[in-house]
Amino acid sequence: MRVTQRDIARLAKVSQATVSRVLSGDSRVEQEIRDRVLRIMEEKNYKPDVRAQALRSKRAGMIGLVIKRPQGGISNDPFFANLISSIVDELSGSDFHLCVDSAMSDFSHEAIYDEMLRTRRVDGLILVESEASDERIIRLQRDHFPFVLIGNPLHAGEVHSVDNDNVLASETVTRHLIEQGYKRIAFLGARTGITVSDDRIAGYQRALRGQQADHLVYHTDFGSENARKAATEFLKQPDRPDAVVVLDDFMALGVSIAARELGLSIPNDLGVASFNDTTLCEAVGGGLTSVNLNIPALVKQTVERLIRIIDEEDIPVNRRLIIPAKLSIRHSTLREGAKR
Amino acid sequence: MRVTQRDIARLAKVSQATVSRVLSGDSRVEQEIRDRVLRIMEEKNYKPDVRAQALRSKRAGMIGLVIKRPQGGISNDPFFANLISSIVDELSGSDFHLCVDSAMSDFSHEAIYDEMLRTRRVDGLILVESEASDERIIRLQRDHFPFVLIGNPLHAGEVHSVDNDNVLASETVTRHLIEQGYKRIAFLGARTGITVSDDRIAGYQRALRGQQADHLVYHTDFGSENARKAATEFLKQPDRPDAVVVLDDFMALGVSIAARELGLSIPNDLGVASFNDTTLCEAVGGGLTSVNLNIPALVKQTVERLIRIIDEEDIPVNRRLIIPAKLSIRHSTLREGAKR
DNA sequence: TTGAAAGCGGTACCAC
DNA sequence: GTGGTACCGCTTTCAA
Repeated sequence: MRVTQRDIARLAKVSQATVSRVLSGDSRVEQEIRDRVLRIMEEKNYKPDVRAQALRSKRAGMIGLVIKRPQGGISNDPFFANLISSIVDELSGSDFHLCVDSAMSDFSHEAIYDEMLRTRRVDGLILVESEASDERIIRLQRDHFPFVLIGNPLHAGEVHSVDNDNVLASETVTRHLIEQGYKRIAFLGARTGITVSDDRIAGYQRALRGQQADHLVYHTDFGSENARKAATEFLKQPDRPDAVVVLDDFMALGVSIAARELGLSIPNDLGVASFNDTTLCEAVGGGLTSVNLNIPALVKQTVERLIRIIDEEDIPVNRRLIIPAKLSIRHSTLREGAKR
Repeated sequence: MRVTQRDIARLAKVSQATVSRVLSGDSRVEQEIRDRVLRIMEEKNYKPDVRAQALRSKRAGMIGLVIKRPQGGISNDPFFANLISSIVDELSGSDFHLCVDSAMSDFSHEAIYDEMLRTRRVDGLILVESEASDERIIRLQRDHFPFVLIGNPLHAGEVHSVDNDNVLASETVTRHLIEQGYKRIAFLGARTGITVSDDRIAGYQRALRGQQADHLVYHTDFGSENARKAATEFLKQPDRPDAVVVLDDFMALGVSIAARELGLSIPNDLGVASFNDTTLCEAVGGGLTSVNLNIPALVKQTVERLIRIIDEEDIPVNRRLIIPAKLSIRHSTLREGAKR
């Protein structure tokens, strides 16, 4: 059987309430008693039962993260590894732990929110919505469940969110391609409705205004393989683009494979730039130019804010936080003989 | 305030015990009453509090995973993303959730085991020990905490473990390099004591027996950057190896960067093969030959076994399970004009 | 300062 | 079949 406070109390010849006080660091406990209790706890290897603590104190000490998988497959995107380990790292200072679940469909996504929050398994949620799924967000709002969104909520203002300025970042990276002398720059994004994709397309278009007549926006699904197929299509065309901004590194990997298969060399025949700046960027070809989103900073803000909300501390008026991104320029966009 | 069983009971004009029975699907409840109770639950959006359930039923519904980070840094290794999402996927069928924590030092590692298990936050642990840390394992054993190790325990037999046959896999990949005509094959591993590294070195040596006089084993720390440095060293030597088996993909990435920096082309000047078969393998150069460990299968077995142990079902006699690995051959070892 | 006792929201046994 | 009730291990009044 487990050691409980009762056991400790009996052995220390004090009441169980006193043991509880010692545990919570109540200053009213006499030093001598405190020492004795602590010694016995140590001796008996006592640790409080978090479930009982949670039940009493209305605090699970858990934060939930639901990752959305592409249908059937497991996400190989190193971006998630980054995100998860950043969160775990950030949490390791606090007294919260991370509970990770996954969902394939939107339906199960919602079910999982329910299971996690309404059953009180977690005290709050970190949402990484690629889609503007107002449905669920509104519901979480209405029920006053603490949550912070990493990304761009359609109806900002109300929702706590931490994000990059994707429009700006995309504009910057597109400008970089223009400066490198690329003349026919395309964008490969996800389907319309995925806010992160929409935002980046907007930035791409802003950069091209007055610079390039055609706006070559292609849509496909997430994942390296989908991107490879899509890229193969548009790279086969006679008036193919000579550079492409890709929604994320994982998709850019697919684009670079397509280029290789078609005998196009990067960066001379095709410039490639993308977002996330994951480990993949060092691996692809001689290096892939990518926008570094500064995940650690992003996660830090997200976690800090979420914990404040959970603790019901007063929250900054500004519910939307923007973390600056930085362009990591590598080989894939450094065209030989480019204008300086 | 939250809706509790008491509230439901009151509204349904039954006892709280009956509500509990309905919830647990007790067949003795009259159909009419069951329907009424269920309807009111639905109406009131009732979900049982998992903390209370856990407290009573001695079951947290949580499995813990502690990932070990290299000092200071965050793991970018896509291998972990794979592992975590596989576990989450596997768990999504069961009624367990995953709690992820991280630890930097061995000390904090142990502290986290304590916090997770002794506080009853989780019902069992998945260990991914790179090191033969008998200390902690023995302790978990002694206290009868349910856990399954992914990897090779030093003192097998007692410990439940799921693993690949790393010796065999390494032998296979080394043989493949020999067949491709490489004459001076090296191994880049981690420091001695990391069982996975030791096993793979053993396999490498077994393959070379009678084939190559020198056994060129180099040791360095995990991570792409450490591997890059180490590889740069030994690739600068006059009698440098013409192929290298690397402990994992992430380190192989470092090796390939080193090769590029030194102007060595892969696979002609240098053959490179590694383990894990992560996304990186498609990205590095024209493709990186790697041993596919079949993580999903490995995780499936691990999770199934762990849950059996937690449920105290009778456990198969054989405590060590070996999942077959498969060599994914790619460009990095396909030497032009190799003997067939 | 310390102890007794009332719950937190469930489960499960026992009696009817 | 159903209700009463003890109890899981802890926190937190309320008295003493």
